[in-house]
Amino acid sequence: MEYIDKLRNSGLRPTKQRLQICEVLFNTEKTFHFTINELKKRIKEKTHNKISLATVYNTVHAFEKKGYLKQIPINSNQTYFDTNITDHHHFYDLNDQKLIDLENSDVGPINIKKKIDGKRIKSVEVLVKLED
Amino acid sequence: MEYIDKLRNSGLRPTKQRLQICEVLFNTEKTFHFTINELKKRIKEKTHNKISLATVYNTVHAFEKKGYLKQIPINSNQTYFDTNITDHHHFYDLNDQKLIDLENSDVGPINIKKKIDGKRIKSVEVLVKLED
DNA sequence: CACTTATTTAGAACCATTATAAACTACAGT
DNA sequence: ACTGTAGTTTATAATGGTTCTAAATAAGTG
Ligand SMILES: [Mn+2]
Ligand SMILES: [Mn+2]
Ligand SMILES: [Zn+2]
Ligand SMILES: [Zn+2]
Repeated sequence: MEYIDKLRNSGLRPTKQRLQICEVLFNTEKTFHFTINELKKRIKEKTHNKISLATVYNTVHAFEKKGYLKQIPINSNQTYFDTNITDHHHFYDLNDQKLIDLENSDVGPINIKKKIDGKRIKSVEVLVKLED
Repeated sequence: MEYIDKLRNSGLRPTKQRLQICEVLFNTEKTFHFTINELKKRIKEKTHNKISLATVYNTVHAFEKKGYLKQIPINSNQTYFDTNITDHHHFYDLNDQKLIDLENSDVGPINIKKKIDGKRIKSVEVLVKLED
């Protein structure tokens, strides 16, 4: 019910597939980071239901456009998404290839002194690479 | 001569191809950001000599491993490299898809308060996204 | 129910990157 | 200078994540 409204209010039809993806993405205690393939696996595990790869891509991109998901800038052959859409930062563990959230309070204020004419700042993201 | 020593000291044989790539990458006033395909184009323009795509990839990865190039973490279908290997940060212009350097002094000190057991910080990189 | 439009889907296409393996080259040892 | 070996280059194929296509299905509207 909750997700039906969320989708309707976003101009997205509340299909069976989208509702199942909402359950996996948003019906959790903690936020998390994922790739498309990891999400596809989670969907199958949690819902015992196969959603086509194209639909997973379509839905994730639709949710990203609506602001329900964020992409994480990182060097990887796969795109990483985040269900934590608050302003925050990341550790990236180079050995385990795992992302860990860094709250704004863990980083302190960042004051960008340089200005570019005619452009405004949309986001400021910090990536802290870790190794053993 | 300069580059021959640089390569020899790194355990890389100073081949014709590697020396030409060194000229394009390092014999410039300013540092710059590039993708593999942009670099391949620059090589052909500057040296009037075709180097195979595989060699461009091989060489860029060899130079990255030796610390002569850095990869820039960014969400793009292509990998971006940087000839500026100092610690620094980036603006990313979402409209023009262009990278602009942000010196450390433009950002101020970043104090990461959170610690992860058994891991140490290898790098701290800030990405500031810009829009019109 | 009838109709329109959105969505899902399997599969193909795309394209950056990596792997392969044969030809070539640098270079150390003789 | 010749030889042998390991390193390098190269064209080309393979890989794999992502996007595209177009036909089938489902949702919303009256
Ligand atoms: Mn996207
Ligand atoms: Mn690399
Ligand atoms: Zn996060
Ligand atoms: Zn830079």
